[in-house]
Amino acid sequence: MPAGVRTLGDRSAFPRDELGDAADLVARRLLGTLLVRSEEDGSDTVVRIVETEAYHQTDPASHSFRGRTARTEVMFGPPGHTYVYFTYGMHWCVNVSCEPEGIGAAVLLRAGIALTNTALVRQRRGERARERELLAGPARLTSGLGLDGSWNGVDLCAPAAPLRLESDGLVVADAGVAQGPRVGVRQAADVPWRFRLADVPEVSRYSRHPKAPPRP
DNA sequence: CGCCGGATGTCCT
DNA sequence: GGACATCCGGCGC
Repeated sequence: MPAGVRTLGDRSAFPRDELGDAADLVARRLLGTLLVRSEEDGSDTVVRIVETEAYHQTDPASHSFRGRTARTEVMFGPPGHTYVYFTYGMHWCVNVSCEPEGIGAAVLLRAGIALTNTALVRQRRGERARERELLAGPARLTSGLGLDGSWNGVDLCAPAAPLRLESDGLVVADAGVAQGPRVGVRQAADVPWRFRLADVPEVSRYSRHPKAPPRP
């Protein structure tokens, strides 16, 4: 198992300027960083991000592709804010806005590993959930952290935010990163904008959209 | 492990 | 009316 991935060092706020770049760069950069939720009892639920996907404004698979709407407003705002959307009638997914203000782009957080409050995460996900799948998938991640639409627009770089990005100094080398096509998208199905930690089993399994065109 | 169908709200054509 | 950045349980191998 990759050293350090399941342990936790001293935490500090994640710098906003590292989120202002192109979405694929930010998606790569967010691997190994921490998503922290302040719980009502004062504790922190800390999750190591192990899988991400980039969505650019000129990307037909992106919600921002058809322009600025009420739903996608946060994607066009300043970097480092949550874009939380509802899908398939029952699931929430959380993104981190990136690229400069005025450009609609974000990184979908697809999977993580809980480093603290694991019992609480398991309780939210259901006791039947398998260990490897606790936060392996974008809707499982929000479910385990108790996130929904009310968390849209949160500034993840504000030190006192109830949901925030942090770093504990873990450095993910390029050799430890696997890159490939995104999961379940019909448009731009072969663009390699999904990033994950290689050799970490707690990620979603790749599935191609059933109606995506055949691979070139 | 893989494939399949159902659940179920919002957005876009 | 159809698609959708999904998950789960059931069934077959």
